[in-house]
Amino acid sequence: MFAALAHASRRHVLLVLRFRGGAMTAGEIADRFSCSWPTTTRHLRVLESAGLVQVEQRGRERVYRLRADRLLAVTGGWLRWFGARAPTRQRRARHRAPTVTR
Amino acid sequence: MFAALAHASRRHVLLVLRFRGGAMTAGEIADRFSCSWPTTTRHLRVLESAGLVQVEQRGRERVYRLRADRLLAVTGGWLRWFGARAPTRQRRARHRAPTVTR
DNA sequence: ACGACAATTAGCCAAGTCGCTAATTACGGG
DNA sequence: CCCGTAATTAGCGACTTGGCTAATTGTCGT
Repeated sequence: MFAALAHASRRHVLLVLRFRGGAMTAGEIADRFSCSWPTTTRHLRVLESAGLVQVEQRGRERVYRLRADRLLAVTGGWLRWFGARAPTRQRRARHRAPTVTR
Repeated sequence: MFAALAHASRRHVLLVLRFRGGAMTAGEIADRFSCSWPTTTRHLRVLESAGLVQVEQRGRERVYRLRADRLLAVTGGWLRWFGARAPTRQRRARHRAPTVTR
């Protein structure tokens, strides 16, 4: 999941999704990026297998939907070990072992 | 910076630093990891050039210090674009372009 | 059925990552 | 000064990543 965020293009995809209502087709996404369509497809797959986006087949298009909940839960949850005050509402239980994140 | 967080060992180093008061020598850190000392050194350098740790020469030891402020500011700042409610107290300005993070 | 469009898969290549061992630098103590 | 300890640098190999083009799959409209 952190690995999926390592590449700037993938973070950018997430931002674009975020500010376009959370759902776009692969084509709409690919149009906004300078790299080739196959390359974008691959980035989307990385995001998908990290659980950061969800895909839904819709006719001959594929709609990618942002999973902001997962993004915030996992990264925010890890970040909270470093004294962050609550990115997501929920409070952290004190002194439990940090969640291992892949 | 996100790239530096991509590797589990590096995230682990940050956690170890966090729960050991924020500062340790390279040796103390290396002892806690199964990989070889040179490998750990390299991870530390990645963390350093990402601004996540600070090094201070101290006699013949090198003390690595966690920069939790940077970690939280950058990642937390980026995360806040994804609808985190009640983030780190401060309100985000509406509709400014997201900060580009490398 | 066929052509056009949406998107992915296949396959290639350059460059980067991450692990290791061996060699090197640098400091401190006797 | 010399030895031992602390740590890094050098350099190698296996593997992954991120880009591309070409080929393929699948669906819609006519």
